[in-house]
Amino acid sequence: MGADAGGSTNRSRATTAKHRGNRHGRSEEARQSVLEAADGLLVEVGYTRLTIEGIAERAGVAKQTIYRWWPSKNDILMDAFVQDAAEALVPSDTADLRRDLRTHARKVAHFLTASDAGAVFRALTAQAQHDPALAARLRFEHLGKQRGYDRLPFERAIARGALDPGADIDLAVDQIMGPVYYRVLVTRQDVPEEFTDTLVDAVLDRLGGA
Amino acid sequence: MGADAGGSTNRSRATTAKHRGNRHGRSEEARQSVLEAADGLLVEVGYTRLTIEGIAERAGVAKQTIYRWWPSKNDILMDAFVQDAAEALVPSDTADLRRDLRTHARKVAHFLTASDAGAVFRALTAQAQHDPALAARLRFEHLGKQRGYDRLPFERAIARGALDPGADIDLAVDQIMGPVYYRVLVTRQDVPEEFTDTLVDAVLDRLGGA
Amino acid sequence: MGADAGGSTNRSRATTAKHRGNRHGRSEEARQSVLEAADGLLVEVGYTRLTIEGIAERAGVAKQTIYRWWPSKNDILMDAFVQDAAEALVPSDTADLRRDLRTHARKVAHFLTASDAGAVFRALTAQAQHDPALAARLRFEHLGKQRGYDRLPFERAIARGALDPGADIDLAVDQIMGPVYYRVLVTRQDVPEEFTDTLVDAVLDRLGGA
Amino acid sequence: MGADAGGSTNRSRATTAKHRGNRHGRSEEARQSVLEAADGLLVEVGYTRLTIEGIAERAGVAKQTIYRWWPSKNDILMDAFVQDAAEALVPSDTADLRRDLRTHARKVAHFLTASDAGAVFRALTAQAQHDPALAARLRFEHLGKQRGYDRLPFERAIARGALDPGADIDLAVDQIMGPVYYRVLVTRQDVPEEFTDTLVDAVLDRLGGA
DNA sequence: TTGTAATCGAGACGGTACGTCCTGTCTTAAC
DNA sequence: GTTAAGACAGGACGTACCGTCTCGATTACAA
Repeated sequence: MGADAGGSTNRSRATTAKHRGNRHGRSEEARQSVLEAADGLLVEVGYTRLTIEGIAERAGVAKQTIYRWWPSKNDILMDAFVQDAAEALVPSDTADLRRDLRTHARKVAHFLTASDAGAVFRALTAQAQHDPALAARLRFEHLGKQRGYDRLPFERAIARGALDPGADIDLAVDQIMGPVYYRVLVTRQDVPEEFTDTLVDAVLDRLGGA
Repeated sequence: MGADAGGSTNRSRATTAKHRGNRHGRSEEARQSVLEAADGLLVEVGYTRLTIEGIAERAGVAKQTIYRWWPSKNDILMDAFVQDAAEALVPSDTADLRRDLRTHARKVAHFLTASDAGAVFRALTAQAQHDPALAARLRFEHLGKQRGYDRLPFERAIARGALDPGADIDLAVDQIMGPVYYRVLVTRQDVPEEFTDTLVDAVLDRLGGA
Repeated sequence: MGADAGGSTNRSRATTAKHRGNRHGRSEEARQSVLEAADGLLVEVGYTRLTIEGIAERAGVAKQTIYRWWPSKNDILMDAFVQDAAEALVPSDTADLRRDLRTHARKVAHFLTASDAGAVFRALTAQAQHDPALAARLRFEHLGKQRGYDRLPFERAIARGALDPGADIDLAVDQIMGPVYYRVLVTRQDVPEEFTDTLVDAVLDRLGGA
Repeated sequence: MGADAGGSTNRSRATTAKHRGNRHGRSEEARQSVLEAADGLLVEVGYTRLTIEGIAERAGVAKQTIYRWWPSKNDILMDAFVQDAAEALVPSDTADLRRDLRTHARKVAHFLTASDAGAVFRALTAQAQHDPALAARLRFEHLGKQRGYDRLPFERAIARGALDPGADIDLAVDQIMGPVYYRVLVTRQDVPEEFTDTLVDAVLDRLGGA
C-alpha cells in the first residue's frame, strides 16, 4: 500500500508535515484523521451505521480523498486495525511454558473482549464472512503474524529442551485459542482467567505427559 | 412475534365468541415464499447484495408485507434458518461415547462448512457481532438447543455409568466445538475428520484419565 | 350514481335507522359518518392530506365500506357538498332587480370565501381541472342548478315587465359571477360588497339603458 | 429557494456550460431536462399521474437531483411555466383601445384554452387552491406581471388622452378577464371571440360614456 | 520565477435501496 | 348481504449513501 510516508524521511518533511497534498504524495494528516474518524465512529455508532460520508465529515476530509486511497469501508477499518493493534499480542518469555501460555491466553481474551482494537477485530471478522477479499487481508496482515505469536511460547520451550520437538504446535494453538474465540464470537459467554488457565493446562498435560 | 397464526390453533378459535371482525391472519403462502426467497438469494448473491426489495420481488410479495411481519433482513434469515435447521444436529446414540462424539463433531463441521443452512448460520453469526438483538435471538432460538445436543453424548455416558458424573461437560463441549468454529469463522482452514477426531480424543483422554 | 339512499323512502327506514349492515341495505349511519368525516378532515388537514384511510378511521368505518359506495375521494366530497350546500344560494325576491342581484352576488361571494361548503366547492373545482368526470358531476349536480338560481332575478324581472325580454341573461350572469369567481380562484383578492355592487350596477346600467 | 440559477447569470457560466454539477453550481443540463420532462408528462398523462419518479426517469436524472433543487412537484411545474410562458401575453399597441383590448382578450382566452402553457397554468391554479405557498408563487411570479399587461392598453389610452385618467382600470380588467377565467375554470364553456369582444365592448361603453 | 502536476476541500451527479404511506382488492367472521 | 377488521400486491414517496465526476485552490518541485 505504501501508505506509510513517515519513518526515516521525516527530517525532510519536518517543515512540510502539514501539506495538503501535492504531486509528491498524499497528505499524512488526511490519512491519520480518516483512520481516527473511522475508529471513533465504529465505537460510537457501530458498524452498521458507519458510513464513508460520516467518516469524511468527521475527519474533515473530502469523500473523494477517501475513495482515492481506500477501496472500501472495510479497508479503512483494516488499516486502522493494523495501525492500532500492531504491538499488542506478543507473548512474554519467562522460560516457563505454562506461565507464558497462561499470560498470553489471558491477554488474547482481554484483547478480544475489552479493547477498542478488539471491537474493530470482531467487526472485521464478521464482515470477512461475507467478503473473501477482506478475509484474505485479515489472514495475511494479522492472523499469520498472530499465529506466529501464539506459537512462540511452544517454540521457545522446544528450543530450550523443555518440550518434545515433535509436538503439534498448531493443534495446541487451536485447542487453546479456539474455545476463546468461540466464546467471544459465538456463544458470547465471558472468558474468565480460570477458563483460559484450564485450557492451557489441558493442552500441557497432554503434551507434557508424552 | 407469534408468527404462526394458522394451523393447529383453529380449534380453540371455534369457541372464541368474542371476535370483532376478521382474524384470518397472515398468509402462510406469503410467509413461505419470503423465507424461501431469502434463503435462495443469500446463497446466490451473498449477504451484502441481499435486499428486502430483492426478496420481495423473488417471492412475488409486496415489500410492505415483509415489513409487516419482519423487522429486518436479519429476522427473515433467522426465521428461515430456524425453519430449515430445526432437525439437523441431533447426535446419534451408540452407547459408545467416543464414537458418538466423533460422529457428532464431524456432522457439526460438515454443517458449518458445506451446507446451505450453515451458510445462513455463518451470515447470522457475522451480523450478530453488530446486532445484540440478533445475537440474543441466535442464542435463544438456536445455540441453547444446540448446546443441549452437544452435551447429550456426555450426559448419556454419565447415565450409563461410563463417565464420571463430576465431569465438566460444558468445558468439554467448548474444547471440542471451539476449535471447529474457530477454524470456520476465523482462520478459515479446513476442518478435516482427523482434526475433529483428535479434538475428541484429547478431551476423552483427560476425562477418562480422571 | 344512486349514492343517495335517503329521500322519500326514509319512512320505511325509520325502525332500522341504526342497523350496522344487513340484508336490508346499506347503513345510513355509515354513510353519514363518512360524509361528515370527509368534510371535517378536509377543513382540518386540507385536500392533499385527505385520504380514504383517514376518512375510514375518523368515521369508524371499514375502508371497504367506502369503496363499496364511492368510486373515489372526490365522489365522497361531491356527495358531502351536495348534501351541505343544497339549500344555500337561492336568490330572494323583492320585486327589485337591482336589490335582488346585489343581495345574491353578496351571498355567492360569502359562500365562496367564508363558508365550509365554499371550501369544499373550491377543492372540488380545483380537482375538476384534472378530472373530467368530476367536472361533469360538478356541472350536472351543482352548476346547472346554480346557473338557474343566478338567472332567476332576471327572469322574474322579465316576467314582471321590468326587463327587456331580449336581454342576454347568460351573458349578464357571466359578467356578474365571472369576476367574483376570478378573484376567489385566481387572484385571491377579497370580494367586498362594493365590488359586487359595482358589478351589478354595471350590468344593469347596460341592460336598463337598452 | 433561489430555484433559478440560470437566467441573467448565464454569462459568467458561458465557458462552463457543460459541467455536470460541482461545487460551482448545479447542472444546467439536468435542470432543463427536468423541466422539459415535467412539461411533457403533464400534457401526456395529466397532473394526477405525474410523479417525481416519472419525471426523473424521463429526464434521465436521479430522483435526489430533483429533490435537491425543487421542494415539490408543483415547484417544478411552476419553474417550467415561468420559463415557457415568459413571453406570452404582452398586448399589442395600435393606439386603438378597443382593438387592443379585443386582441388581448382573445389571446388570453386562447392561451388558457388551447396552449400547453395554459394547461400548466390551469393545473397550477388548481393546486394553488390547496397550497398557499404555491398560490403566493403564482401571484408574485406570474399574476402580478400579467395584471400589468392587462392594464397596459388602458394606461396607454390614458397617456394618449383617449381615456379618463380617473377610470378604475383594475375594475375594468376584472370585468373583462373575470368572465373568461370563470368560463375556463368553472363552467368549462367555450370562450369564443364574440364573447370576449362583447365583454370588451361592455366595459368600454361604460368608460367611454362617462 | 514560473509552470506543471498531483492532491486537497467541496459538492453535484446518476443510482440503489431504504422504510413509510396510501391505493384499491380481497377474505373472513359477526350480526 | 352489509359490516368492521385487516392482510394483500402494487407503487410513489422522500431520505440516505453509494461511488464517480468536475471544479478551483494549494503546494512543491522542475524548468
